[in-house]
Order: sequence, then structure tokens, then C-alpha cells
Amino acid sequence: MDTSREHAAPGDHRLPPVVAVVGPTAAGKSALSVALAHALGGEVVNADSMQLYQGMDIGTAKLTPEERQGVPHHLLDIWPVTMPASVAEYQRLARAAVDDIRARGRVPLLVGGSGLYVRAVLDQFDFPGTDPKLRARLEEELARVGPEALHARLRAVDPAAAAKILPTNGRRIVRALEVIELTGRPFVATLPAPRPYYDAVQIGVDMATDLLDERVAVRVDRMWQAGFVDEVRELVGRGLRDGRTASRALGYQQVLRFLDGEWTEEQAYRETIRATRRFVRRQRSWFRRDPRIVWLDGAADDLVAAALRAIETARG
RNA sequence: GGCCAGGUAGCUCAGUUGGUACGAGCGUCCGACUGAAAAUCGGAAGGUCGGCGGUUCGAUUCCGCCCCUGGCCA
Repeated sequence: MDTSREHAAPGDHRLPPVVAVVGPTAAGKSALSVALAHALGGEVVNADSMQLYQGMDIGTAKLTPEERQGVPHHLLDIWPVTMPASVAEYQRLARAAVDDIRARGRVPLLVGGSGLYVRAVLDQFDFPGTDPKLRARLEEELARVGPEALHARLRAVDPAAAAKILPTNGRRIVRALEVIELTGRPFVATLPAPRPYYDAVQIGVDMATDLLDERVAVRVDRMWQAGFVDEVRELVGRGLRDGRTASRALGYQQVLRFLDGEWTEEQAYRETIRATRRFVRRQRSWFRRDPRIVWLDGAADDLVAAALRAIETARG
């Protein structure tokens, strides 16, 4: 073993590169990553915001221990459903996991469809702080006066940010005001050009829309057959409804409405498919902007070989 | 065969008392995105208003015939 590794910096070329597997949901990222882990001597680091939650298994299509085929998976089941997600916290944990894997001479495989999470790990990305009390105050205000009024205030203190954030987007307005009040500095409302933090290869897995849409439908159907509704019921007992983030996850959100009597089960089922397909579109529009991603057809028979070739090419 | 209802955007439907369809939701396409991102939000493209003929300066709106769909009655 090369002992010099423990002194190496994150971007050091003596360390194995980070291999990221990204793309829309249901395109085959998880299966590919297990195969790549075997081929490269790798370990998976989850980059799926919802698989971070304990007990959210069926609805997030989390690989079962058997399906992981002995490949170590990091950052699955780390948060109770009651905990609000935090990209910044995830960034710390994921980088620690990546560094640890590399230090052991193994290849970290960052796998997931949460675009912001992936970038937070792979690129230089500093999140300004947060303050629960301040946030709560601003959110209460948002509910009371509406987004336009808050946007007017944002325009007064940070015209540049206000110009970039639409007056209808309450969520982003609140965060901008929070950051400004907390740091006394303007809010960066535009995503900066990516500056790599790690030496990484990004493999994008996608496929023809009609095919992927069909796979989404099949996946949701299997979820239901596997007892998804019971999973949600069980999580309600663990406080899912109080989970700011977890309760809004695809499928969970819809089943909760069914359990509340607002929707029929059939509606929840159909809406889950519909919402998931829309999510696929949003994921694509996020990942599409990153020209570094090497796209592969998830439906191709030689997907694994193609991925290995792409990784080899990028390394050389 | 008769009666009734209906045929308007890809889908489900509004609407026009004759004067260039303020159409809506969904879908589709595109975009934004720095501590909830499976979230939050924005934009665009789509219509010979079933067909043919008539009345009219002008018809998706009126008249006639025809076609299609659903229901009821024989």
C-alpha cells in the first residue's frame, strides 16, 4: 500500500478519481454502480436526497442489502424521517465518506439523482449558514404577507438577487433574505460556473423518454405490490408527517393524501407516476447544463462496458 | 329505425345572443435553481371550433344534409 496517500489533498492525482453516476430516476444508476464497484474496486456513496432517510426503502427504490451484492454503500439510512434535509450537512458527510474511501485506495462511486447534492460534493460549493429561528420568522412572514411583499424587501436590500429571483418564488426569496441577514452580504442567486473540488468522472445514465416513462410506471406498480402504502403508514408512526423534507418525497407525499382521505388510492398511484415523470424532466434540465457529464444509454446491453470505457478515457 | 345529448388545443372540458378563440387544467417542450432540491418557481409551442353545402358583407356560432360518440326507446 502506498502510505503517501494519507497526506494527499482532495484533488491529488495519486488518489483514485471519484466516479459519479448521475441522471434521471429509474434509468438504471443503482444497478450500474454495483457493477462498476465490482469492476473498479469501488464503494458507493449515496447522492439521493431521499435515500438518506431511514425506513424510506420501497418508495425511494433503495437497493436491498442483497441487491448491493457485498458492495459497501455509504450514506443510506442516516436520518430519521423527522429530520429536515440539509445539503450543507450532506456535503460534509459525503466528502468525509469519499475521502475515507480514497484513503483506503478504493474508488468512490457517487451515485444519485439529486443534482444539487452531487454538485455540492464534486465542485467547490460553499453554503452560507442558516438559522432556524430566523428562517421560521421569515417563513411565517411569507405566509402572512405573501411572496410579492417579501420580494419587494429583497429588492430594497439586494437588487441583484431580487432581479434573479422571481417574485412568485417564496421559497428562494426567504432563503435569500435569510442569508443576507445572517452574513450581511448579498445573496448569490446565480449558480457559479463549476470549479472542481475532486478529480472526477461523471457518467450520466438516461434513455429514450417513452422507454423511461414506461419504466417509471412499472417501478411505481412494483412499489405498490411490494407494500409501499404500508411502508408509508409505518413511517407516519415514526413522525413522517412532521418531516419537512421526507413528507414531500415523491410517492410518500401522494400516499399521505390518500391516507388523509383527500385522494383515493388509485389517485395516489396515478399521481405518483405523473409526478415522477415530471421529476425526470426536471432532473434532466439540471444535469443537462453540466457539459462534463458523459451520457450513456441506460437501455444499452453494453452499458457497463461503455461506462468502464468512458471512465478509462476520462482518466487517460 | 326513432328520440335525446355531444363532437372546440395531444387529453378532459369552458366559451362565443353571427364580427380576427383573453380559453382553463393536464400533457409536451424549454428554462431558473448555493443549507427543504423527489423541493420551489418561470416561459413557450399547440386549434381548418366533426364534414359538405346554404343564408349572410361576414359563420365555430343560424339552416339543411352527412359522418362519428354516448344514452334512451323500438
